[in-house]
Amino acid sequence: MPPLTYDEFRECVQSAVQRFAQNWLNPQQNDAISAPPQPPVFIVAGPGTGKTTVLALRVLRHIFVDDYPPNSIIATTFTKKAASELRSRILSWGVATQQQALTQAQANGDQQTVQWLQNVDINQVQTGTLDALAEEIIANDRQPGEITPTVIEGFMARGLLRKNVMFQHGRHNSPVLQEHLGTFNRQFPGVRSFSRKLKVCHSFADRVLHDGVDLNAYLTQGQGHQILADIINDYHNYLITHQLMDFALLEQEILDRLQSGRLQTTTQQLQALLVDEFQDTNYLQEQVYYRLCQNSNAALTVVGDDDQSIYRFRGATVEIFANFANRLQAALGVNWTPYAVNLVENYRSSERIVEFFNHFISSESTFQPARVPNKQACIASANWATAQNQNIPILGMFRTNIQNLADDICTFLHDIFQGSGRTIAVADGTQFFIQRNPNGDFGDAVLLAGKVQETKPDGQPRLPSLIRQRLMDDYGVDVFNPRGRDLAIIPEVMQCLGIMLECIDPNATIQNSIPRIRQTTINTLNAWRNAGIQFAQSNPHPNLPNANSIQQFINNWANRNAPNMNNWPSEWPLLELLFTVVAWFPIFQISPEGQVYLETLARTIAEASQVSNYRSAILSGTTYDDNSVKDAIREVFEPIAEGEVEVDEEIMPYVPRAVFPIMTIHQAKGLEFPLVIVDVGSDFRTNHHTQRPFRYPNTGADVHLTEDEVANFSPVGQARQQRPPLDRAFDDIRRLFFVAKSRPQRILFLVGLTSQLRQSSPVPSIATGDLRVGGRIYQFIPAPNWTPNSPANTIALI
DNA sequence: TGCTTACCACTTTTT
DNA sequence: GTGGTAAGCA
Repeated sequence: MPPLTYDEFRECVQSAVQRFAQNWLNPQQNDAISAPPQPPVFIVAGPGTGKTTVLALRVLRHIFVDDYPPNSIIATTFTKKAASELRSRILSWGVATQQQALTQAQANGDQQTVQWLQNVDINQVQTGTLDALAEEIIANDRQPGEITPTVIEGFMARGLLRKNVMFQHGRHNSPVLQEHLGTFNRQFPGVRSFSRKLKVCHSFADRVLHDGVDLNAYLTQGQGHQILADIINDYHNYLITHQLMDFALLEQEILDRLQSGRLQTTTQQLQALLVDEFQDTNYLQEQVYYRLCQNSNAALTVVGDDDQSIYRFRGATVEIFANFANRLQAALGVNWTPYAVNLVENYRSSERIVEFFNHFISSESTFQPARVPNKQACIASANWATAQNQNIPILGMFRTNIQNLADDICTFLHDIFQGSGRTIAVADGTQFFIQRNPNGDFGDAVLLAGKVQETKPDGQPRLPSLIRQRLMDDYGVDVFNPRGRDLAIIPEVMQCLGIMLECIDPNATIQNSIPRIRQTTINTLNAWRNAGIQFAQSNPHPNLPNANSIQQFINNWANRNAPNMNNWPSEWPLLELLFTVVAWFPIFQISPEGQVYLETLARTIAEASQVSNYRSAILSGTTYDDNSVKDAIREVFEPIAEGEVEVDEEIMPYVPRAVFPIMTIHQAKGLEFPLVIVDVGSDFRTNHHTQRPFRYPNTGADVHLTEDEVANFSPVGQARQQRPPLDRAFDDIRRLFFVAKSRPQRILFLVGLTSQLRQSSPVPSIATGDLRVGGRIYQFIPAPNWTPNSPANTIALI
């Protein structure tokens, strides 16, 4: 006897959760949740169709209707952000539902159900990215005497590959290897430089595991193949023998253990597995999921949207999603037909926006074979239409140069969020008035772009940089774009690191004794030192309660002299030094970007301490003093100086509403904003061939060539090769901008340069609406008073 | 319109 | 380092 019937469960949720009180789910959503645990449920969910809602409720259904203990349920998502979103919904709705059910059972005097409900701990549902869960599962699976490997991230992994693998047997300058890598890495700068070669080899190592490549077969193909395979094998062996794993190895380890019948603590209790963003699953992950089910008989639910598959570079294989039914049967050897559900009702966007992104994804005829068969278009929710929202047209702003574009975007934002609103006149005479929500602020808007770097390689500013300047200078508004600038050139970061360097190694004595450190790195370190010294000379106000001046602080460090202590400590953690120095920089506490930078510095030190001989501490009074400083410079300062450390803004639980966010389309996946500005080509001044890969390719990119390189040795190779590399290159751009264009709730605003709109030979660009054959799918209709450089807007209508 | 030549602008995206 | 675009000229 189940604790609740499905109908009772549904009534409880409706009574407990305000948003479901009046509107229960639409029939398709309801189907997806009411479907019994078997057969597996396959949910194809377009943008804004409530897939997180469905996933969260299906988890709760498993608990309350199927009587699965919460800790027997695993729900994985693709990003940490999505994981925390899913978790918070499961918890808040779950606890409320539990309370409601409890109240009812008590009123009915149903003691058995009361007791059952009291024992349910929703908090034990396991949610997270597959990698995060994998780490936990492995840690829990530890056998006596076994060491749990440490998971390392990008720059650390590349460092090990460089030091311990690439320099062996002259691989770093092997012409054979170079030539071989060049066959599938054609794009500039190819594989000429060593750092580039290193990146290519590292991503190939991931590729090998993600695609399940048979290296032994691959290496027989030629001399270059052999060297590359040796590198990959050596790299993986190095990690394994040193109890280290990168993400790919971690997933491989999970699969290996599942295949050998281990991980029984997990598989014995597992009853339900729910996978979000299944379209971005790679082959290795797919095998992990199927194995988990096979070893546990768990109920499987997968959710995704092939049109939003944008992680090919991570091995994502959309065919895994599209062919779910067949692949599942083949893998599990059962004759299941999954229960398929299509979610098409879009609750996010205005009718016009839904129409627009539907058109964008469905009007390219050569793209249709890449989609799930009979893919259904989204339909704007009827709720939206009755809510008296303005159906604002898609807006476009195109200018002859990026400075004007940035200026006019900022004026537009200012009018809406700081002024009294903005009237948009459309060619047919109608007018629309745009103003902020009653409590609206810049955080209601976002700029989405393929990349958010603020400067080009030659130092010229890109759109985000000009917007940052203009918003700050004219309107006093901060931008949140922590990934836009290299950590090594943020003034406060430079000053802070410079002071730290002067503390641990005054006058760069030790730094200069480090062998084989690159001259550019030394220059950067010295630039930091100068910045730090200058900052100290400006005699900034000390924020420390009992602090001396910063100058004195540096001097004390330089002499290893502690006025308030008897002795200078024999071991001073670098992390502690960082947090002391930071007190002179309010930006690291006040500004959201500053907080991210600080967190990134701290993380770099913490990670380095895992591999450093001195655990990122500065020793004093030992024969290893200098070595500990050397180690710190090599493991912490050098990677930052070389731009290898990437900021991770995940640590920001929320971005303050008064700042204007700029983010990559990848980061925006799963998010929604009232106003979304999409950069469809602020870089595309001319029809330059080197920009084609980002707007209108004429050949497959490196990632597509790499897929083909291993296709014959990978179980997913054939499936991908259904479409040639060029088709896949086009598909990727279309999907990326489909994601971007489906983010807004009310206003979609495309921005770019007039070169894309001009009469004669406009710069071709998928994002701007070009088709592979037959011109452009949108008409850009100028507003009545539009001139290329006027602050008025062109209006893009379908 | 056709030819020549100078000058670009590229090395994303993330667990 | 490349190789195509766009401008300039006839």
